Amino acid sequence: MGPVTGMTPDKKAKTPGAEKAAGLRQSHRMGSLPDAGDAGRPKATVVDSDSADDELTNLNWLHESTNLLTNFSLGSEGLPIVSPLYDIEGDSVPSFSPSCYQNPEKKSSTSKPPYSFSLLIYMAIEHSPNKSLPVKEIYSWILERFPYFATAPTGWKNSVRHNLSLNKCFRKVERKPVAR
DNA sequence: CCTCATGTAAACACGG
DNA sequence: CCCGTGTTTACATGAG
Repeated sequence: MGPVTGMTPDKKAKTPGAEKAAGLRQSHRMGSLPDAGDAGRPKATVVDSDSADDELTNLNWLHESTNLLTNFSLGSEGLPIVSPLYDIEGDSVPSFSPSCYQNPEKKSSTSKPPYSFSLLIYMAIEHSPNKSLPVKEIYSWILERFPYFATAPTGWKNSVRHNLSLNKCFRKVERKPVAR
């Protein structure tokens, strides 16, 4: 459906070892955005980089995204970072370590990724060539690297869409990112 | 105790 | 009429 572009998701340093983004703030209550209106009526999401930069606060970590994505297979996609490592955990069993003191990356089979939906979506979008992709692609991208979603929860897609709409970091664009 | 971020479930509007 | 998408509420939690 609509390609989406991400700008700056949220995320604040949370669990040690994971999450490394900051920014995104909602200020107080959202009222009405100026909204350019422009074209974009059908269904497409996009982020237009500049413009709309209401909250520069978020843009901070964006620049460091390089590190973030480094952990992923950015250069060549299709590379499952899902290392076939061991993964103990029945399902929701924190087991050792109160949190995840281990490597957040790697290890993901049946357990929930240490990333929030916002990050997941952001990563998917960032990994795309044009920084924008349709919702379906986002689903696939996530599914590819996190088999966890292949089963288990029902409604994770709903959450993805919810985040897409909730965060102002993601913009809907008309099919075709124009020139980026 | 309150606020904020996140996760989910669900109600809807809409277009195909 | 059903489905996918997008928006929006409401509620539950956990961290701070």
